[in-house]
Amino acid sequence: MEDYLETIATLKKEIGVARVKDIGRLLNVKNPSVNAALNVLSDLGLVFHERYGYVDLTDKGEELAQNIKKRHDIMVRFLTTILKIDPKTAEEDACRMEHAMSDETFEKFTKFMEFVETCPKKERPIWLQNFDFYIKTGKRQNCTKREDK
Amino acid sequence: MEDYLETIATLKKEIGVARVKDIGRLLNVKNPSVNAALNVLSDLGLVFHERYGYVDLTDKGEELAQNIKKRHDIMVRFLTTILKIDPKTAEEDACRMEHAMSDETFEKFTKFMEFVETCPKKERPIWLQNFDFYIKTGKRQNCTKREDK
DNA sequence: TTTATTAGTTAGATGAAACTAACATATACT
DNA sequence: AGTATATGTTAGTTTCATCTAACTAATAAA
Repeated sequence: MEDYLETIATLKKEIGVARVKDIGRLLNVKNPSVNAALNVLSDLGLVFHERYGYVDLTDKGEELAQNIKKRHDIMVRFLTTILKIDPKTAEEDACRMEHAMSDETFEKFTKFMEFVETCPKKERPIWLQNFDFYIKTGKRQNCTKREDK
Repeated sequence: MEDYLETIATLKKEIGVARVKDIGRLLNVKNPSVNAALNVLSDLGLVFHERYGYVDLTDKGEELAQNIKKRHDIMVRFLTTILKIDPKTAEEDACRMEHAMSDETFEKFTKFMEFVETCPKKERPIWLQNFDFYIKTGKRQNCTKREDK
């Protein structure tokens, strides 16, 4: 159900409206599956859908959808920028992992990416460059003593 | 199914044998569900199970189970040591996230934790201590220039 | 304005994974 | 050995998300 909400939000943002057909296309399910899902979401007060009309999100649904999109986004960013996972795989993994995260974990992941992305030194923090090196060579650089705290 | 394999491996390790009852207890399902799962896993050549006997893993099943346990373990370690998620939540999240990770992501997570845990400087790398500080205060320490690479 | 095409809906089927209730076996106790 | 209790199994049901096929409504074209 989270996937449906997320897709509806995406479609509204991308092409202005959410149609049954497009929701199904993006989620790789057929129209009747979309319909069934919309009935459930409608009962839950998350979407507004009248017969043969476009699909819309209620305030509550919009809020939930945005939350899920944020989870998705943070996982993609983490996987691509920290772990250097290729974008396609990162996207797929994020799609699955986004549903498995507790609120607490989501918050912390967000903080973590904030911490990395606002690094004042240079674009990519030193320690991450060291990690890149470790991935590439299996060895550490900068292993001599240093006194910075 | 991955959960069943993982649980069987855990039981064998912890108490020596895997019984239907104990598998069910750990996974919060009833005996008949365990039985049905064992039939499937048996057909897939992942477990060995004869009527009224203990459950055992085939070599293939053992390998898969260990792989899943490694995913679980790496996620718990990441969540607790990097993000400082409380152990209970970390455990729950790991249980769900472990199934959502691609091989590639698993490998990189593993490298990442290796990189962090073998830090030669002190127990906890400086940058992680900086992250801890950022979490606690919302501010960065060490924001002045420094020349170490 | 009639008809063709496209999109949406409904009804009914399937498969997966769980359940309960009833039955079977094994083990441990007397 | 005989029986009670635990555990394991089978049969049959439920729920859920998907599907296909058939039908309906909206739209665009002739």
